[in-house]
Formats: sequence, C-alpha cells, structure tokens
Amino acid sequence: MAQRQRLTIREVAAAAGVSTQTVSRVLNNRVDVAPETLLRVQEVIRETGYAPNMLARGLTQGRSHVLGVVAYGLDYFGPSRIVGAIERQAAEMGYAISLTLILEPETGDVDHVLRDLCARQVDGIIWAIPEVSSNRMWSRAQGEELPVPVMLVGGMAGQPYLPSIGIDNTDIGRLATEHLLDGGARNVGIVTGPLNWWEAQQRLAGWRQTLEARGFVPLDCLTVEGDWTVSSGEEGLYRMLEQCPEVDAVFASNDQMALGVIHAAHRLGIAVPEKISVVGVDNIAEASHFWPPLTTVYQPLADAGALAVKEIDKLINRAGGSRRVQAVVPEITLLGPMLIVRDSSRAVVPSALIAAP
Amino acid sequence: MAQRQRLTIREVAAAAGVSTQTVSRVLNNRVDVAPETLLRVQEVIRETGYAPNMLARGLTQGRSHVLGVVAYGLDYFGPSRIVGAIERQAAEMGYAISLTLILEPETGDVDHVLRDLCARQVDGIIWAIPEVSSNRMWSRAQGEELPVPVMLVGGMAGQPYLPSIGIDNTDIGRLATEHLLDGGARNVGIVTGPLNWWEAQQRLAGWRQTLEARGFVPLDCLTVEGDWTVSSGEEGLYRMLEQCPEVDAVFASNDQMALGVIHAAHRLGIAVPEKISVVGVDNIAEASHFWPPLTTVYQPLADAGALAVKEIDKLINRAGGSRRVQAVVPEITLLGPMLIVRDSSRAVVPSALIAAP
DNA sequence: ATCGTTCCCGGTAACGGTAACGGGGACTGC
DNA sequence: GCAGTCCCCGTTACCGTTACCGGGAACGAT
Repeated sequence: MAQRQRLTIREVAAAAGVSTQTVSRVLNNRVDVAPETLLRVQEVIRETGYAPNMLARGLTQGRSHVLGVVAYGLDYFGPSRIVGAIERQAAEMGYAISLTLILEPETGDVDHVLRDLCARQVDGIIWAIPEVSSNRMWSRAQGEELPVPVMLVGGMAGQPYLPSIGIDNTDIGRLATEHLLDGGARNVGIVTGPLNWWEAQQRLAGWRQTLEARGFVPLDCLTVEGDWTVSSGEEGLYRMLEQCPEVDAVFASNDQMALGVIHAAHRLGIAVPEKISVVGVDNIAEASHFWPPLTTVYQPLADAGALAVKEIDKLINRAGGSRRVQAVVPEITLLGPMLIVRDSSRAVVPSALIAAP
Repeated sequence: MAQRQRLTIREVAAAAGVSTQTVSRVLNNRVDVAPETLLRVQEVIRETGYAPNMLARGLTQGRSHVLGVVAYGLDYFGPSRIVGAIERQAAEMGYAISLTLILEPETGDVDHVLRDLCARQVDGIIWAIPEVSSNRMWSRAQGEELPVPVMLVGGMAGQPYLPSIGIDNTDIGRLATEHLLDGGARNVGIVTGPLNWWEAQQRLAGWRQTLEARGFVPLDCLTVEGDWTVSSGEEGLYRMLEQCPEVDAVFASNDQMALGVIHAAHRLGIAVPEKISVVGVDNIAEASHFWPPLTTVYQPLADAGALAVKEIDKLINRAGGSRRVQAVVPEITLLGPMLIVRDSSRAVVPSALIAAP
C-alpha cells in the first residue's frame, strides 16, 4: 500500500478540499471535526494510503515515539530474550525500537552510544547491558543530566542512580543450592560466571549464604570461576574434582556451563545425578533434552523486559510537562526466579535424614 | 555529556558568533570554512556537547540514516545471528537499526509493518523473515511500489521480486548427506523442518538429490517432518525407527532436532555414532559439547547479514537522485555452507569400500 | 581603475507536520 | 435585533536542520 511517491499532508488536504490543519485533526483524533468532513478526509487517507511523516511529527511534538534499546549482543540467551520482550511490549504501546548492540560490556563507549541516541531524539533509553566491573558508573555522573528517561535492566550493585529492573540473583543461588542440599548433597560445588559480572557474584553469594545457613562451610576448593561457556563448565568440573574429590553436587551458574559439567562427568564415567547432581540457570530450550534432562532455575526475563517498557513509558509521560525526567529516588524492582526440577539432580530426601556435618 | 536542556544549532551559532549555516557546514565537514572559524565552532561544539537533531536533519535531507529490520523473533539461532550481524555492520556504516519482530511468519501483518517503517522514513528495509508458505507474495505486488529499497535475507522460492541474500540450503543437505554416505551409511534418514518452510524444503531436496546421485533411493519411510524443536527430533527418531528399523544415519535439519535424535538414541540404548550417525545444521554453541559432540553444517549467517547491509546501502545511494529505487533485475546472492565434523558421525571410509546397493 | 575569480559566510526558503489563535456562521437567549 | 455562545475550520508561526542562492572581501589580471 505504500507508494513510490511519498505524499504529504498538503496533498491529502487538497484532495479532500480542506486545510492541512483539518487533516491533522483527523489524524490525531481531535474532536472538533464535522462528521461529514471526517468521513471525507478518512476516505482520502484510505484510498491514497497516506501515512504521516513521523520525523516531521516528532520535530513539532518533541516526541519521536522511539525507544533506544542498548544490549550486549544477541548471541546469548539472556539478552535476546530481554530484547525480544522489549520489542513486543513496545510495539504494543506504539513505540519503535532503535537497537544498539555493544560488543564489550566493560569497555563499550557508553558516552558515544548515549549521545547518539539522544541525537536521534529517542523518548527513552532502556539499558540492558549486564553490570560488569564498574561499567555503570556513568549512570552516577550522568543520570541526572540526561535529557531522556533511562531504565536499567538486570543488575545493580551498590546504590543505583537510575531506576532499574532485575532478577533476584541471590535467590537463584539460594534456590539451586537448597535444592541440591535437599537432595542429600553434602559437598555442593559451584561453577560461577566471570566474577566481575554482578550476576555471577550474586549467584555465588546466594550459594554461600545458603550453605552457611544450613551449617555447611562454603570452601574455596568448591568454587571455580567459569566464563559462561560450555567448555568452561567442563574445565570447571575437572578442576573442582582435583581440588575437592568428594564433591557430590554442582551448581552451574548457567545452563551452558551445566552442560559442560555433565559432559565432563560423562567423560570421566561419573554418573549424573547418582554421583554428582547438577543444576543450571536459564532453562534454555535444550535443557530438557540434555542427558540427563537438566534441573535449572528459570529467570522471568521476558517479564523484566516488558516491565521496563511499561515503566519507562510512565517516566516519559510524567516528564511530559517539566524537564525533570528522573524520579528523585530511583526505584528498583526485583523479580523472583523459579526452580525447574528435572533429572540431573537427585530427588529430595526427607529432611529428617539430612544433618549438618 | 548529553545535557538536560537540548540545545540547537542557533545557540551554538550565537555562542561562536557565526550564522547557523556556518555551524552546519562545520558539522557536515564542508570545505569552505576558514580554518580559524572552523576551530572556533568546533571548540563551542565540543564544550557544549552539542549534537545535531537527527529528526530535523532527516527532514531536510530526505534521509533518516535508519534501517528498518524485520525479523522473526530472536529466540532462535538464525534470526538472532542475522540481526546481530546487521546491527554491527549498520553501526559501522552510520545507520541506526529500527527493529520490528514478527511473531508469526505466515500470518504476520506485512502491510502494517511496511507502512509503519515507511512512515518512519527509514532509508531501507531488510526483511529477514524466513520464507514460509507464500508469505513473500507481497513482494510481488508491492516490490516495485515501495518508496524505499528492500533486501530479503534467507530464502527465495521461485522468482524473486526483490534483491535477496541467502544460504544455499540445498548444499547444506548435500554436504550432510554426502558426509554420512562417505561414513558408510546405507540408509540415511532425514528429520526435516516444517515443510512449508522454504529452507526445510531445500535441505530435503539436497538430501534427496544426493541420495539419487549416489544410486540410493530416498524412501518416504526415511523422511520425518519435524518442527525445529528438540522434542520433534526425539519423536522423529522414534517414528523413523518404526517405519524403517535399518536406518543407520540421520540428517537432522537443525542442531536442536539433532540433539533430540541423540537423546532418543540414548533412551533406546542405540550407540551414536556406531549404530546411528547424526548430523545437524547451525553449529550452535552447545553443539561441540553434546554427547557425543555433534557433526554439523555451519551457515555463514553473519556474513549474510553484513552483506545485506552493504547491498542495501548501495541501493540507497544509487536511488539518491531518481525515485526508481529497485534494480530492474533483482540480484540474488547465495552463500555456501560448511561442514564441521565431530564425533556424532562415523569417520569417512575409503571410497573403495563403498558401493551402491 | 575595472573586472573577473575565489574564498567565506549569511539570509531565506524549504522539509512535513502540529500548536495556537482567530474568525465566520449557526444557534441560542433576552 | 443584538450580544453571546459553540462548532468548525483556516491562517500563521513555529520545530531544527540543510539546500540554495547571493553577496562581500581579497586578490590578481588587464
């Protein structure tokens, strides 16, 4: 229906025999248009297939109806789910998505990205880059200075300077570790993500806290740092067995590394879950068909993405009149994870049989 | 560095003591600016952190420097790789990406999406929706009518009406099947994708042609239709064994289904690759750590995405003066796949030992 | 002294919309 | 009959930028 020669509101007005302003009123559902005129204009719009130029509209209204989304690649599970959810929710609310991908979460040129999005006059920015090292310090320096609302998704060490939405990663560690202990494990190891990632730290903290709460000691030899990849999970188990041969359960901080752990166990002839239980995080599509099917912790990433859009829409509309775009106290929302039990972990044994060492 | 109060070229001009036009010339690297003036203006721009409003610029230039990208979700391997590659290449060439996701490739509201992107004045559209059933017929009706260049990515049954870039899917089927035959298999089954997908059809055709070329018969009982999911791969092997117990190799049309096939074999106690060889497609990150590590066919999706951007940029610049945006004869580019051999398939045996039945 | 040329730079008019205002006509109420 | 609505609709002035054109200054050539 779109046509070669882009037509303007003037041509539509001429065809309908009214002024451009009247056409504009029809386009924006204003009330004061005579029913007859309304119909005639609508008819012309329909048959010409006219669609107003959003650039021009954005220029006068000061709103582009575009959301800037910044993410860390799409190759991984988390980011792609979040971005997908953001797009869906945004489309529903009438926003288009301007997607910017960052290759290195730590060294990415934050300033350049922000400046670019602002130059494009986005109505708001959703920052879905995981928190690695101190790659969010910019939010402190610039949070209050930015001309548009910003929402952070996923991660928030220390005091946040911008409103944010995330998953409770400590709880992920707790759910996994408690499940493994409930299954009778006494030496629960952990393969963490890269420890400069906030998420990885939190999952580790959850593991540690849970062990201590149950009277176990979170030994260093039970901790191995991975890098989210399958092979780091495999390497992880080899190293952990060297350091601490009596390990009988592993909490891998994502499903890929869990797969690596299972793979390593296979190679060594260690039965999963009989000798070693394994729990992952994410619930990737393949998890239920690993061998054995993987017990894992699900994160409501889609909910987080959708919520981010709803919240930023509120901020945008609130900012409407005044230029003060950010709330005085940035709100934080944490969503809870969920355990999905399959066959890679031993069944829960009656609590009476469990005793701390 | 972006500041609360958005400033305009007028304010910069005033601060530098020149006209807005001169500032504009500096911004666009025009030559006829006195070195001294140039420096003064640049200095003001630097210290104010001014960035020109892309909406306004787009309005006068008739170019938004935005590429519309339409894809089928991001949850799957193919789309997310392609979109990622498009973004990277686009960023390098100075384009922003406006991402639209379609939930159903068959029934998606094409018209609405195209109209919306055109209303946003994108400079070009990259259509990365897989070809399913006849979901590309719109390109015939509208191809020549669209006000912007369009590039299709992935798939092209019959005569294309728009320039397109894709992977040679027949060759994928050929590579996999030849490899399995070379490994000594005599009854090579196939678990296809949904057969209304053009890619699935082509991979099936590659399998069929290769078998016939080698003097085998592509029996119906060796063909099972899957739906790309792991569980359809598992189901697939069960059904195939029922229909044709002597199957000794399976070409699964993606890695997920290959995993399902391996999973089913495990459950049945069938050794992979000793009794059944398995080959997948995609080379997902987990493939090398399946048990056994998966032989698979790699598709250069990132190359396809990057190429699409380069090509559409050419079209955009060509269209520059005239309004005739599309080439008279739409070009097609096919990229070749690559076989990656791992342990899920039997090693190649000397060709002398192979004989057609 | 006059006339090009070349180099810089500014004024003006777009680009395609919308906001704000104002005005004409029909209808009311006295 | 006249002022005071209310309802529609058009006019005008922007939004922030660049294209286009034109003009002044400096300079060399005649």
